[in-house]
Amino acid sequence: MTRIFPKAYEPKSVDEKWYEIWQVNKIYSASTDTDKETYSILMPPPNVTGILHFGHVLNITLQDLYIRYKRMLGFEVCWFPGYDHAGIATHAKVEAELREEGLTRYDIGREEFLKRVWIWKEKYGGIILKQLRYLGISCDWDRTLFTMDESASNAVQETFIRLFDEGLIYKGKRIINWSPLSQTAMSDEEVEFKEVKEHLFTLKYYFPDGKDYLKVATVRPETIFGDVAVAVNPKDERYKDYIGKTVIVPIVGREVKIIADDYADPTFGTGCVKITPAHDPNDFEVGLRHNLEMPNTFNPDGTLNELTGEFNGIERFEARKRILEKLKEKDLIEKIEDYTHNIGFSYRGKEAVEPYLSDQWFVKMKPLAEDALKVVLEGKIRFYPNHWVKTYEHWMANIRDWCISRQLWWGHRIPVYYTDDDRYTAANSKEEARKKLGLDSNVNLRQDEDVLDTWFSSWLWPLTTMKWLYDGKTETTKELEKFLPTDLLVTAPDIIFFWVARMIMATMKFKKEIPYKDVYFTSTIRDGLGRKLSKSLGNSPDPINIIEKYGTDAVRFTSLYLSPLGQDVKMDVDVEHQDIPSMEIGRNFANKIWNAGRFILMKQEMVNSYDTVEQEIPLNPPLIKGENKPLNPPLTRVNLEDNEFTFADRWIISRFNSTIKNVNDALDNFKVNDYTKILYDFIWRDFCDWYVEIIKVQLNGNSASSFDKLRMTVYNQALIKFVVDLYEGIIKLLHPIMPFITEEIWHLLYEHPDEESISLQRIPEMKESLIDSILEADFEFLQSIVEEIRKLRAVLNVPPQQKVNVSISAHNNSTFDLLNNEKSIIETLAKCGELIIGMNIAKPESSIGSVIRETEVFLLIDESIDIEKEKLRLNKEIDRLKRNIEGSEKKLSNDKFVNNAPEDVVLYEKEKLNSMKESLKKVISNLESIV
RNA sequence: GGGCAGAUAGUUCAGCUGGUAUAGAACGCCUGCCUUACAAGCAGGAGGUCGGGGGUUCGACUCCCUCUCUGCCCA
Repeated sequence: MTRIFPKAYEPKSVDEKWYEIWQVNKIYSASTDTDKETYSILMPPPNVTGILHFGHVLNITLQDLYIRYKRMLGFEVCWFPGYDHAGIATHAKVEAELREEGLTRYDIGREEFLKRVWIWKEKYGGIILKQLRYLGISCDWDRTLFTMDESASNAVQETFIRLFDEGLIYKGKRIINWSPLSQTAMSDEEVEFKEVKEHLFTLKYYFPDGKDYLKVATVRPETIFGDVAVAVNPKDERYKDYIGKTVIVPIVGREVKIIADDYADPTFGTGCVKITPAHDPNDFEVGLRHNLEMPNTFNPDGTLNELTGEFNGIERFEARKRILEKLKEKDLIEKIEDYTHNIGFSYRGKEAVEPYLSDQWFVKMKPLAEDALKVVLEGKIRFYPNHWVKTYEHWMANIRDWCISRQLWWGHRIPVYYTDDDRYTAANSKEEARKKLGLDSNVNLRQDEDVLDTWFSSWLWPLTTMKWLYDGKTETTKELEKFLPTDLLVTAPDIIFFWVARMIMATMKFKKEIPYKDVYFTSTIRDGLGRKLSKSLGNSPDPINIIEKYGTDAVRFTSLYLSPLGQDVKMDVDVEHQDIPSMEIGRNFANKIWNAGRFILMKQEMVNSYDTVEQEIPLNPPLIKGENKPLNPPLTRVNLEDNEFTFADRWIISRFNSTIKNVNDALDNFKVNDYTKILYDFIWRDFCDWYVEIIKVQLNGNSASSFDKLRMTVYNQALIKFVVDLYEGIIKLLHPIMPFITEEIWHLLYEHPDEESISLQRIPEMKESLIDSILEADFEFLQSIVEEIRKLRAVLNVPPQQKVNVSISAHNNSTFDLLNNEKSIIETLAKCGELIIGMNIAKPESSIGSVIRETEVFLLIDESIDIEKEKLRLNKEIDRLKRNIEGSEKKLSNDKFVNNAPEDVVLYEKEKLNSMKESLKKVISNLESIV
């Protein structure tokens, strides 16, 4: 063979070769100067510290699938890549580096620290963007955006100022989620609740007279220094008389009031709850209602502060232990119970979050949420699966303000400037701030120390990727005109609030436009035990290793093949060997496709190397136009004539068009997993198992007697051309999900130059007129005849190679014609010796038979039949038919059925009954003949 | 506590605007084959009272109610 076509598909070199070529030729660059209809996707920006995991594989593959599919449909396609600066995570990385040198960020100062972050970013950041290339993705890399890029930063700053001026951003004292480890605030969405086993302590709060005490239950005795009241429910009869009196906080010795508030739950604990406004969000609300003091008794690092006396400087959990000891010592504990409840942990998966009272910046969300909710409820933005709409609605309807300040250095610094007496405004510069505040140019201002939440830059992603406000001013760009709204967002459901909802708000607010039309929420990938794949669990192999092992296409294909819409994906993982065995599905499939191509090309070369031109052109000139050159290789000159298409050819054409139709439907409805299954089944079962096998018959010219050699050759060449073209159509359909193998094969088929790509070709168009369901049903009947013969062979233990004589008795003319015309197919695929097809053939001596919808198949055998076994087989079939006949008769004798059911259902039932009765007669007579 | 999703073969899932001779597939399992595209393959086979109960209907895996269990989200 002139072309390299190893027996087994070897993905590695193919993957590397083509990604390089695609990149060099920049074939995936999008143009804004185009008249074509556009299609665009925003890549959810991975975190700059991130590395590739299986969530990305699924997510990115999905996006690439749609991008490639739409590109092949003729759209001008743009896929915007990028990554975000991940405030807390990056901070943690650089601070860890500093710690190794024995330094903290405060030792080196803000400026120096930021330099270190950028150095770190250049060195290690964005590894994931390189890893994504392994997946073969066709985004426009030239448009990669980093959230800390100047253009994005300008937009972030301007956005803040606009919202501030509008009064939508404000500063306030609130209980926020505080991360003692990174010493910064976190938004509500960054907190994950987990169930924790702790204890519920009932403490004794003595009345001032020292005689009796109130029993107050708490999980957090370390916060008693912040106690400013004890609350009881106003309806709680037990405590009615105590309201307004005072008790002494244990150890602390402070006298606090007993107040009445609905927050106190009479059924929980003793019904008395201590109120610590600075350390609990609910208590904070109570404090506001009752105008209580709010002493903060913690330091930002999670240790207790000077208000706690001897516990000053002790870490919160250690302090709890010591305080309990002291309480025990003084006999101030009534009882200790086991208690399981949910407490918040930092999203980044580490420490328990501390509710903490502090000054933070907030965005008022209610005004933004209205429009954002409306566009989803009205279906302008559609969610897949749809049930996420409810979750979204619930969140939007109960939305709370967004805490956007972070006590970090890495990020977009809050553009707010303060005077010495704490007047402030948001501005692009000190001068602008002075102007806004009406100050002289010599007045000293200082900028807010804090930075913005990373999501405050990602919520602008639909705009900043398209260069909105890149200079702080420009409202409209070509990108925005062409590509906003984008068409699809593919993301994980766990960031529906963090990101999806906020992007909708921002885009509606600033552009009066939706950011995207469809949102696809991906499945969560879990291991065989149903656990999420995660680094901390150690149950997640590195996708790169899996790709190296099985090939990119196999990993892409399998990931989607196993991912039903809206459900989690379970995969057995073997971390030790860095393996996911189910990837074999994709690898084997790739190999199957490869070998089908290998076979077709082998046949093509064989057929085209026949010497046809030396011969005289016969009288009835065949289908060659008078070229005088050998046909070797690659293409034949001739197409099949209309009358040369066989039954099988027309069947595969019909199946092919049905497949295109199904593929389009599946993708239009985001049933991605159907898309992979449709192609898998069509290629493996219809194309390889049946059609390619039949091709062998057709090329072989079993019926060659009617052709002379030349005509046969010409026919073969035309047929193989038809098959090659069909196969090309198939790999085009497959290209969006398996880009590499299809590119490789496409070049092998037609020897296109490297810079041409299958990904820039048109995907085959469906022709409804070529779909013939009657023909498909007839073909299925033919298949069932072949399968029946194979079954009978198996019953008789006939060795696979051995040919067997077969008689088929068709039950009517059309069936006879069908089977008789396709005799050679039956002969070959069922390995028949002599095959007789007739009507009303009596069961031959020494044969066994089966009835398929009234048509009888007999296998002729030399040896004697195992009578008992055969009786068993036939009786089983008789039972089955009788059972069905009985059911059918019962149905038809029911007047209600006959009167109520649709006519065609009744008619079908009647025909079925008759046919089953005929079949039964035949099987019974077969049985009688052997008894 | 509230909401959402789900329960179909050993496993993972299709099928569910109610009707089509035996509820499909893949993987796994069993049997036989290295049949020159493919053993990463081919042919054949076993395996399911569709979570329990009730209801609607001529007819329910499919619709309704209820219970049990599982997962996720929110408080």
